[in-house]
Amino acid sequence: MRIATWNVNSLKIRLPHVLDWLQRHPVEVLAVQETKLTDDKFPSAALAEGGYGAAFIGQKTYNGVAILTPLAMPASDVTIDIPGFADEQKRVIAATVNGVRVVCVYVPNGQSVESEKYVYKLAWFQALRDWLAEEAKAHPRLVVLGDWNVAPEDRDVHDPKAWEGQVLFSEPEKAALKAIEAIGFHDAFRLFEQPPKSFSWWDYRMLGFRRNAGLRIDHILLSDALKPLCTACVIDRDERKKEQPSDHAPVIATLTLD
DNA sequence: ATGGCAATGTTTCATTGA
Repeated sequence: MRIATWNVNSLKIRLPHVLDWLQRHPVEVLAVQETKLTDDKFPSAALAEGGYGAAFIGQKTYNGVAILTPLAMPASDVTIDIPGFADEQKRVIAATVNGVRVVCVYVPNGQSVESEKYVYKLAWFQALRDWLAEEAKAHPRLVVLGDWNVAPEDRDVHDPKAWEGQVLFSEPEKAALKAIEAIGFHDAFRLFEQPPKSFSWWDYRMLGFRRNAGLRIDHILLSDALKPLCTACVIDRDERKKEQPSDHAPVIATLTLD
């Protein structure tokens, strides 16, 4: 079973990329962030023509998440949002696929460490942690994946000195991600040897991709039970080379289920 | 220290992202 995450930065603009990518990477789960679409505009028919069904929740302009699965492997028990956490912003969708509980997250960006949005980000993280602690008990086979908007370690940042204390790399954000891992989750990417300077996002500006001036902020977290079943995890940086790309690249984990 | 790039919405620029 292959499980992927991709912040597409507008599913309207990126729909051709997504359809093309799914043809070349026929994963069983694609968790999508930043669809930026209200539900009435979600391209269900086009995805179905490409062989994929979707569970989704969106809003105008910002946020919006979806879980895509092959039509033959439909998502069940779909839930949205973090239970008990009042939030207008559509950032979480969960579903069961092939016996695996999948939680797709679009963690708030935070804007800057001085911002109100940073306060919201940390509160959001706390609510996510509390909820996932319960979910992990209910669903041993649990994967939480998406755009986490946090680079966990120095090696996940092209210039850790320059990014020190900045949003996406501040200590409270790293601690918030660690607190979730402490429930019993494992960064699939770091289960394997990886090329140095592996990133999943590059700024559109300043030739970010060409200079490989990026961050690794898109993560696939596997529960204790799924960790030993994971055989690979890669970032598809080729996708970022294409015409009119998302600023994020897909991340793909392979699991060997019984 | 600053700006640069992309997407969206109602535009002819403001906001947000990361």
